Amino acid sequence: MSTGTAQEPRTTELAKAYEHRDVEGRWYRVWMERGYFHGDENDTTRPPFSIVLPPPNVTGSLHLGHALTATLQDILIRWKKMSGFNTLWLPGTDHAGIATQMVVEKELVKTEGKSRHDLGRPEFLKRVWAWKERFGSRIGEQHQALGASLDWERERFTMDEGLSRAVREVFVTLYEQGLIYREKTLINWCPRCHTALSDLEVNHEEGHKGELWSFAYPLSDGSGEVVVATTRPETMLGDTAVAVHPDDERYKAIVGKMVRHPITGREFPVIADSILVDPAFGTGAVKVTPAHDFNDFEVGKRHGLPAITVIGLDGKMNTNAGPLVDQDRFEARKNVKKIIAELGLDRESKPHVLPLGRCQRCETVLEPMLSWQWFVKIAPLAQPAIEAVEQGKTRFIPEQWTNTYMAWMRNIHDWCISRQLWWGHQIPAWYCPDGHVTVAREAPQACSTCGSATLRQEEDVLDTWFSSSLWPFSTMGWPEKTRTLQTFYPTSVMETGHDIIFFWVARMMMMGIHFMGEVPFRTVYLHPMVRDEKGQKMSKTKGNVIDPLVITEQYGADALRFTLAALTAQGRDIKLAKERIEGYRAFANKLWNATRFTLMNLSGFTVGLDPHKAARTAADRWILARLQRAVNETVEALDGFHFNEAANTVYQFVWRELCDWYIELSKEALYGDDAEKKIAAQAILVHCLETSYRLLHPMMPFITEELWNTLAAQVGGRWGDSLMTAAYPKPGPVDEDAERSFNPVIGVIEAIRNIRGEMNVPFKTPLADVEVGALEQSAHATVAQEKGRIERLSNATVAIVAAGRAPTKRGGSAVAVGEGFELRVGLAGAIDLAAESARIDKELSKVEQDLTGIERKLANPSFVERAPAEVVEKDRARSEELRDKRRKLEAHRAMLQEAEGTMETPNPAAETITPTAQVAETPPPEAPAAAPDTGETTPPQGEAETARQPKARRAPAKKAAKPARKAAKPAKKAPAAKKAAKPAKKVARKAAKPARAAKKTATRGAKKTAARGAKKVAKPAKKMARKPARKTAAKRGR
RNA sequence: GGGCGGAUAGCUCAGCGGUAGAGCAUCGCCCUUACAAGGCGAGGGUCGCAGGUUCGAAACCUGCUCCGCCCACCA
Repeated sequence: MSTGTAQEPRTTELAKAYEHRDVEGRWYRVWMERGYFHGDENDTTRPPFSIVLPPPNVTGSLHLGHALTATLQDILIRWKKMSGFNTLWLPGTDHAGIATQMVVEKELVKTEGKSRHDLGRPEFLKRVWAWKERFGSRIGEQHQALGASLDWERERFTMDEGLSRAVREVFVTLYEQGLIYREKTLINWCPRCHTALSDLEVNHEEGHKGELWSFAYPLSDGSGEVVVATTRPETMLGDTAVAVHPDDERYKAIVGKMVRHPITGREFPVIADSILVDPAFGTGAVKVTPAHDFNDFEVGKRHGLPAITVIGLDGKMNTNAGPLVDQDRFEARKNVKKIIAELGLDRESKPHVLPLGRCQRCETVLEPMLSWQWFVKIAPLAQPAIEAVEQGKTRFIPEQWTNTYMAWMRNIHDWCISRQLWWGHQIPAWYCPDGHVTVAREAPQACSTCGSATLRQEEDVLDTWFSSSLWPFSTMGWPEKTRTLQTFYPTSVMETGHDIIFFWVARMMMMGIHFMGEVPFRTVYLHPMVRDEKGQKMSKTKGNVIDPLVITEQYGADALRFTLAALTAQGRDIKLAKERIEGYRAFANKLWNATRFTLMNLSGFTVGLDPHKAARTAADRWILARLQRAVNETVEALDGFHFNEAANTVYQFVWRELCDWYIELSKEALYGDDAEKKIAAQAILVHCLETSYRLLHPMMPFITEELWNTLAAQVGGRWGDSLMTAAYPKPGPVDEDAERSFNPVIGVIEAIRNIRGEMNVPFKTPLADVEVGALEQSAHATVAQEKGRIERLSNATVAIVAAGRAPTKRGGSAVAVGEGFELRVGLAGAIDLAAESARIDKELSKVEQDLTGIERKLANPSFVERAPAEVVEKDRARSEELRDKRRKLEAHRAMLQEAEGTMETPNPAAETITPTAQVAETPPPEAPAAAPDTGETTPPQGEAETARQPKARRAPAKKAAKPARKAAKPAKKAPAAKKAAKPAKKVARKAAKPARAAKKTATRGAKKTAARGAKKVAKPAKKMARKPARKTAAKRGR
């Protein structure tokens, strides 16, 4: 963290590399001091946009899942704020009942060797509060390090006074409405945590390998026995019936008879129950233990059977278990089997796979336990919550979660809300000595039934999720009718992990609708889980938790945030690898250096110049168009919660287009004498950067704020107080013509670079003889205009032939045929005919391949008939283009073959090739090596042969080896039906460089533009078709 | 037992009817005065398997195989 005091940012020259430690940390305080984080409940001019932060456990510390939550929400909040919304992002923490209590208990044992019982409830609670005070602030610090623009003035805690009041209000109201009741019934009990749990807190272990053990109950009348099976033998001590199916002929005779318990001696009946018993399973007879099995409990109710509890709350057998009293339930299991075996009543044992309920927190096998508990009657609350989603009042993103939510809501059981813990909201119910219950908002003076003044408050506390379920409105001051509620409820977005859709989201829906009469949020965006590199969920128990602060310190908060955003695609979990973060840290550095470059080239900068009006060159107009497209796509992506697309769009623009292309292109103007072009380039650079900062700010708040201010100061003016309050770039029409018309320039530069690479001519060696031709009128004009830039970026001297004319044919040249141009690079003596031959061949085979596919399609009458006209038209044009390209390439190849032929027998015709004089004049660095080559032996026949020629040419051996290696491949592929048609040789050489290069750079604009001719017509159509749909969908929800 | 995801380049993942993409890794060439946390170029894919729909399928449908997750009171 920096100690800087940056009220005013530095305006000195930027450091050579971006150091996040020097920048982050300064800005957060500035933002906070200026009150930017505050949501204004009295603002009626701007539309509200609110999010409540899912409250982390107060004693916990943030992991990467939290960092993701904070990042995505901050992106939304900052974006909306910049887009003119009155934003509120409300922070807080959760008391996390059982989790916190256990942490403190453990600590207590460790440090003082005491249990909570040793301290007593009041003292223990004091300790928990102290713990909370000590560690609670950690969460805040972590969020601040991440740059989260949370409104700290409104920070809440689920057990603070206001929220506790809300909890009591809700409890009492629901009680009064008959929606909360107390009942002695079977619940899931954790013998270790010593508390009841809700259904959701039960983890079902799948496929637990258990045992199905059967034994016989002797009939009391001595007429025989009935064999039953169980996976939990110890529960037989609490059996109060044996059930059979009423239609089961085998047992008809014994229904109504009594059996005698072989251990306790109790007698109980054989009953008939068609719901419980599946005659096909096991023996068709079932032992019934109403006090320890959910099914049996129902049977007990149906048949009026007694429920005998044999296992105590601590998991040990109680006095009802006769001889097994005080034994642990698992020990008792063994002993019951032993005793029964000794009695000769055991019958069978076989392995049995069964689901096993375990405590979510401590993994202990749960015990169904009969006890008094408080419940929320859920059906009346669930129904409206179902309807709200059906009616689209709240929608889920990704949509698939709607089903999950619905399925759960429709099968929901009553919610057990009482917990036998100390840490939490103590249930506002009081008992008088007569056992009457008084439920009240504040401690009552007397029993509401009998008036007794002797009252004892219910000791149980509420499930921690009870208070969380009120979070969207309790944090805004409910039950008071506050301005905050009025302005910011319902919240705009609930953004959280899908793991708590039931625990939290569903319950907030129910409570919000019930108490506010309105859904708590319009959109639920459920983000993926962050997993470790192995794909495992990060959890404290697994020990694979990564502290975001460690990452932040190492790579910077911006890098972490951007990485998380870039990886947040809908529908898949995030496996976070360090390399990814490193990559995006490099991106931050790139942005830094792009700014640094600009700052170094601002002399003569003209303040107030409109970049669009100033634009002088095709390159200028191109980058401005690309910028606008990036803006459009980013906004659209954010609008649809496609964080990865937003991140990637900006990344591609800044790095690939602005830095790799425009900055390089702009050097021509910046270093040149044309003042007009120079100030235009400066204005455009500044404009692109400034816009990029704004685009990027929600994702990378620190570095963008720093650079924005630095650049503003350097260009002689302030753009505003802070980037945080600047306006987000607005979508608008894209100058597609500007995008398109620049493509030949990019194509030409890439083609030259490609030839350099393939021919092994280093960049520093100038190419003196480059000709560009076959340009149509408009392309010709552009290329001519951009000649200087082309030359700079390819380090070549370029001649442009008249529009429509091909470059002159000349030997000793490499040739590239791109979309809309043809290029010849004279390599003088440096030409490696074998390499060039191979290169052309490779290209030709690619053309051939593409052509074959397209022609086959076009030859198919049903395609021509049934495919959309534009698709057919596109393919026709493409086909034409490919044929043209093939023609040109073949011509070039013929020439190469001729040249190679001449090598075999040097003849006068060789003069048409590079004159030797030229070789002498402009020898590329390695050219001399080529000279002795001439007149070698071995007459190559075709170019393939040539390629394989191992002759010791100047061309390194590997070059020759390459095609050979590739040639091996087709053998593998040949079987593939689709490709079988082509000559194997051609299949082998697939890569067509210019095509590839053009595709790559033609940059996304070109792709998306319905360009003339064969260019990307289809793709844009697809994209357009998809995106607007998404957009409207997104809008509907608001 | 129900349900939901996933399977695409060596790795991590986008794309989800119309010419297979990114980042990282790999290979080659460059310390070109913004950036070596860099630049330029290249290689690399029967888009899990089998059927089907379609003029056209990585994408849609059916089945299957493997992963992962959620829900579930069959003794």
